[in-house]
Amino acid sequence: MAGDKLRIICGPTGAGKSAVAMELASAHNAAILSADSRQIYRRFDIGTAKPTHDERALVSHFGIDVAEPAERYSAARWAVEARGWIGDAADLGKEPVVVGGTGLYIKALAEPLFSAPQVDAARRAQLERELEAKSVADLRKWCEVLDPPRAHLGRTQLLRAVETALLAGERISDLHAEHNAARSNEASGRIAYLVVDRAAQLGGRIEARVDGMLEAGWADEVRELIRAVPPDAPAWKASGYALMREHVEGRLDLSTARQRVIIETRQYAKRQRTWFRHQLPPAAVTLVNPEDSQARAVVREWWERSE
RNA sequence: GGCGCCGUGGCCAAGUGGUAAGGCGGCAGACUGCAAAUCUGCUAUUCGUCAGUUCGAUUCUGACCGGCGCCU
Repeated sequence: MAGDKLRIICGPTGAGKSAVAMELASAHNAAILSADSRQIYRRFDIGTAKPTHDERALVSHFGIDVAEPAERYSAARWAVEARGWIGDAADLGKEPVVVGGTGLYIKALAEPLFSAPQVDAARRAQLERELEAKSVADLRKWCEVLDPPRAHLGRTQLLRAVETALLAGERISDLHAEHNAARSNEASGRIAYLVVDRAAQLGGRIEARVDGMLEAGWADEVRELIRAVPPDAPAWKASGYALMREHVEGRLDLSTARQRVIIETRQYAKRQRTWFRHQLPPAAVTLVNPEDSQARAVVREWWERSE
């Protein structure tokens, strides 16, 4: 195996990443390492578009079904485990290809996160409980004094900045700066990204994808999950599941649910495109549109270039 | 045919005689341990059409067009 470069295939949902990856993996005896924050969870199968049993029999997959639906997962944990899976793939004599749409996970693997200060778990849980009731506006005000550079971000980030400042007495923005300075002379460019996208065709593909899930028995899966998984489990955050729950529980008719799931998925895909457009090092990115007649050649060239 | 109600951006929808709330959708963006998450910005020179009253109308009057309801 090549060893030097790590290949990462990413892009918005519905672009056809896995088809590209499957073809590549079977042609080059590679293993697929899923970078997908929802396929992590067991039992949430249909709505997260996990690879089929046939696909998994054909190509080894890592990173799927590795957590219980109620577990809180994280980019940091994924990055650690992903390094393990890369080793596992090597043990099988296979090259790893990372494939997925969770930008932050990919980034955590490519550019390791700063090491977070250890804080007392009990104090943290206590603080979290207090902060939970606060509005975004309030959290923002706090953050403005505790860690100003982070104050423009969303609730999740605000919470973390405030917690770190209060519990560890450090600003995340400072920690980032130190971390970046420390690894500035590290060799970069060991990663080759293939961003799979198909612009205008994405909307139609997402619609078909949702219809496929519905036909595959998504509603039944959700009915079963409602029985077995607590309603606040993180796994429920996968797009469409909350809507499907409303439908299964009789609060939303099927056609409205379908329509809204499609919209939700489209909005997610849009956020992903923004991420991949701006958060990856441009020099390391190759863009393909599978719709394009040159697509095959581009993909092959991308693979060979990173050998 | 008569009577009544209604006609505001892609959709839903508030509103006032003084120059158009909000929501949805859409677009753009942010993003370093919950990321299929979370958050930010933008998105009607214009209120069915025409005419009238008025300093000024989307808001008042009339006609017409369109929709809905009821009656004959």
